[in-house]
Amino acid sequence: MTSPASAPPNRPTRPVRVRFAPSPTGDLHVGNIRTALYDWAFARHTGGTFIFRIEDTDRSRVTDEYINSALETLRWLGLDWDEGPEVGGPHGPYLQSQRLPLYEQWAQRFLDQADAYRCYCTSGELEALREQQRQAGQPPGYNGHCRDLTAQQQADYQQQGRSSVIRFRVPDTTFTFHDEIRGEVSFDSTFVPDFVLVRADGSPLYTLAVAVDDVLMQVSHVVRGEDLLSSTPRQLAVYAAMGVQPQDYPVFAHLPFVMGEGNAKLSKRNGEVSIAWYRREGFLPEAVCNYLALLGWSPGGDREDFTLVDMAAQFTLDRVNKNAARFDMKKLESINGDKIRALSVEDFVARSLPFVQAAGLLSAQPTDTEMATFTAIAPLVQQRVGRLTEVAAMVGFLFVDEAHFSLDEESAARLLTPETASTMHTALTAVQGVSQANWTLTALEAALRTALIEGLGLKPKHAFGPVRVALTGNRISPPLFESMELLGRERCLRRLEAALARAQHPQL
RNA sequence: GGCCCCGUUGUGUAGCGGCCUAGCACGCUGCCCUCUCAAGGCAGUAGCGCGGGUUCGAAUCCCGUCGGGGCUACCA
Repeated sequence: MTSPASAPPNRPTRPVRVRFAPSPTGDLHVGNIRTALYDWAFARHTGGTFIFRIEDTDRSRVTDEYINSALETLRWLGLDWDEGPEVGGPHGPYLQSQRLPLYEQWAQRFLDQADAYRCYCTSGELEALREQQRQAGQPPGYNGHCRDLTAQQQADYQQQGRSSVIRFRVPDTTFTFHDEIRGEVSFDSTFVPDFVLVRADGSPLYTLAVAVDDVLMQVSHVVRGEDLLSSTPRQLAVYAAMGVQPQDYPVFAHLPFVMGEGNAKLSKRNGEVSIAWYRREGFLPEAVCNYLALLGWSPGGDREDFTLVDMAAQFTLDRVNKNAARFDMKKLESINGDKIRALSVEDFVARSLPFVQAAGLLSAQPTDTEMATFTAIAPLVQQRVGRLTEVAAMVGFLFVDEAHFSLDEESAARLLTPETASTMHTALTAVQGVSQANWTLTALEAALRTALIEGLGLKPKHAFGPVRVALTGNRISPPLFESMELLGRERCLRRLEAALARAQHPQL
């Protein structure tokens, strides 16, 4: 591990504390997770603290179910947090909905300091204002109508029954900050209108809660999505009002977007967004992490295959890309296949078993025989799948009982025809000639080669194709002779007989 | 509209003034291997958005332009 290269220059070093602070209004999606991954990697690389905070100030949109799902998703990926829900920490609670008194307190202080004021404008009035500004080509935003109301005016508004929000009084300056990824960024206050801190119902808004919590939790680095870039000046203004010295502000780093195909936003339609979906679809967490790590960051050079530990060792913010990245399912699948192949057989069996069970091929408590069969076929399918969900289809022929064994119609129609009937007949006879005692893949291969290739003069491809369909039900399957050995003599003979009948009378 | 951000093959990236007739990976195409499918091996395909500068020299620096995106909420 190198020195904390990402510590900003001219800034006294302080403990690195990074937070991942999603607002779970749905299942965590690809963009969220990549942010979490980078936050985590940055914390681990610097030996800092990774804080997990839930931004649930908008209680109409955030549910407990989504919060739990977020925790589960991070756990699944292997991103452990040092402070946050379930593990606690010195600056808790870590759910903003449980920190309301803190926000109230600060809002009141801002009011007292005249850094904020009560605004009595109605939403209708504000909408009209925006419309007017837009038509006049003016910068949109609150015009400061209630900025300097007298006590009498306030009383009058209250008399009228108007409710009020608490609005921040943005000072007239230029907000400049150093973004670790983008460099110097600045916004003139002309374009940072007075913003709302507290709703009419007294609940805090993101603008208040995020700044208060980052200060109170002593967050040193805010690494978050680019969509929040233009809200940064508001956070800076609040820090100042809180009495924080500029050198103590968190360092910002805004991550580029993750987009779907073309320039569309990532959505259900193109590229699935919910991480829960990837889990269900048979993606390995290490593949998801590896792929997402590459989507906007690179360790430099040509290396692409790494673990979370490798990533933590090499991750620095200065190597994060500025431009938005498109999500590529094909690449993810390729990496997933690599990760699957890299698994030990035992691990592969353990991870794919649930998918085989979900397909109804094995029960919740498979017998020893079933497990032995599955374990034996496992290494053969392991190198043939890109997703764990594909395993079931490849091993199904071994676990389905004879009454339910069926052929893939397209394969049968192509390979079990009157033209191949003689091949089937010869194959059946050859297999019948292999005794139970001699039932091994080498004996089977020898018998079939002798009969079909030497005997009938067929090319291997044409010789074994029909046999494969007869036994596995499909043109695509694990290697034939290994499959036969595992299937067993009885079932092989029965399936061969059935296939022969089918070849002779396709219309049946 | 205004403000802000971004711009290397189809996609993700390497590159941080000469090592670039632009490397790697995925994808795609072909070939090899081969009992199918994968895996593996080999080869091919396609890119510095555009225009000006600066420089002996620019993918790399500057300006402009075009294009894309974000924000512009009592969402985050």
